[in-house]
Amino acid sequence: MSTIGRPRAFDEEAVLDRATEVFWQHGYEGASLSALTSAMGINRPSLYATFGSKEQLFQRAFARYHETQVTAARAALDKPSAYAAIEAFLRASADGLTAADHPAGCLSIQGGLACSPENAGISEILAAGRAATEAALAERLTRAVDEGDLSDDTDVRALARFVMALSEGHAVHAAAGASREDLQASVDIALRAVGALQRR
Amino acid sequence: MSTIGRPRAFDEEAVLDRATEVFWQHGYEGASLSALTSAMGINRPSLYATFGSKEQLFQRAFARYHETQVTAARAALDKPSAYAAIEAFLRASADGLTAADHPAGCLSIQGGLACSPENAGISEILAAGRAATEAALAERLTRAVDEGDLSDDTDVRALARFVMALSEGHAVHAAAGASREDLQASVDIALRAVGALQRR
DNA sequence: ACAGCAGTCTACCGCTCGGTACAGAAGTGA
DNA sequence: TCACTTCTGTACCGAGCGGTAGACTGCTGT
Repeated sequence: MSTIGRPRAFDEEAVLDRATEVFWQHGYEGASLSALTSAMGINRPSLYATFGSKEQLFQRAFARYHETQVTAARAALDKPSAYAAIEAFLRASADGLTAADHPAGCLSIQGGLACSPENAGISEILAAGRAATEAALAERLTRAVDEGDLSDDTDVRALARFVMALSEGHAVHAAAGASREDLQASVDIALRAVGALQRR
Repeated sequence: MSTIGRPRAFDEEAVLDRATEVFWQHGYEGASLSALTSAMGINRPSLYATFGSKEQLFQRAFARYHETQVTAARAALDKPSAYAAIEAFLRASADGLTAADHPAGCLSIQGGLACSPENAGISEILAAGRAATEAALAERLTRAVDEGDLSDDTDVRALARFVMALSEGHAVHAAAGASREDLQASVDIALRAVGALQRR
């Protein structure tokens, strides 16, 4: 298929990554179109022709972010035991939240926990993403119960929620400037709880 | 002192509470002046004459919120043992985050984790408030170490951060609709970690 | 009674927001 | 070469933002 007409002067995924960073730092509502286009190095009509609207751009950015995040999380969940899976999840999360190659914290949290009423959909998209991660975690823990790795009376939903909540709290801390070591020390403590469960 | 001139037609603290709820639900930037004045039952000039600006109104709202929150937290920290203090803190936090008489979640989180660059000060104010709570927690735990209630090698800063992070994660969950019972079940798990520390 | 003060109300300010019309530029196919 | 298609750039749109001017209202002190 030949491309007829004037070719694009930018790479779609590259500018999407730049947009993601702006959303990540300032949230959906805090990221103005001027800030976005400036960071992306394109102008408004190009943005609208390529992505449709600010909201659709955000959805693309979040989908991409979540996909890579879930990939990393999936790797953690493949560990052989529930304890190892949770540890890997929390350690990778703490690392990712404080990595130097992107903004601190987590787009799922920074993006728009609270929004003006007309952007309530953004909060819901983010919440759905977090819920999906939590569900994947719960599924892994259910398997651990089935395999006898966790005792039968383990409250799997609560454990998954605990791990997610801690990870989200770490995201809040990371956005406020906490270091990797700060978060990992907190993970150390959390793992005592998980260890206590496993020894049953 | 006599009040000369026309008297106010509203109670300052009452309308401040209404404003707090709007900020709590929609965040600083998501709360428009129209939404605020409508909820407060006053009009713009009255708001500006009384509170100065949107930002000052937010600061008043947050100060009031934080004061009452800290009062509740202080009560938890007065418990005789570190374990009891942490448990009371997390239980009260979970209750408060899901109480029916105000919006779900926590103003310190909902208010504006991410902001547009010109409102970066809001994020900082909120972060400072959370840091103050964490510091109070750390201070209480330091005392517990001094009293032999926690072992000497306890990482007090990490433990305080762990508790705060979990509480903040619960705030995220509460804002997304988690119930009191959901959060308390997560607290149950967290307390195993604290118990493991205390048994040393 | 009435002057003077402080609060209220309507209507507006400049500005930025997300989004777009339209002209020109950069390619393709004949 | 030139019609055709598609992207780029400027300049703009209506709407809503935070904030305010100025007329009006209700109360107090003399």
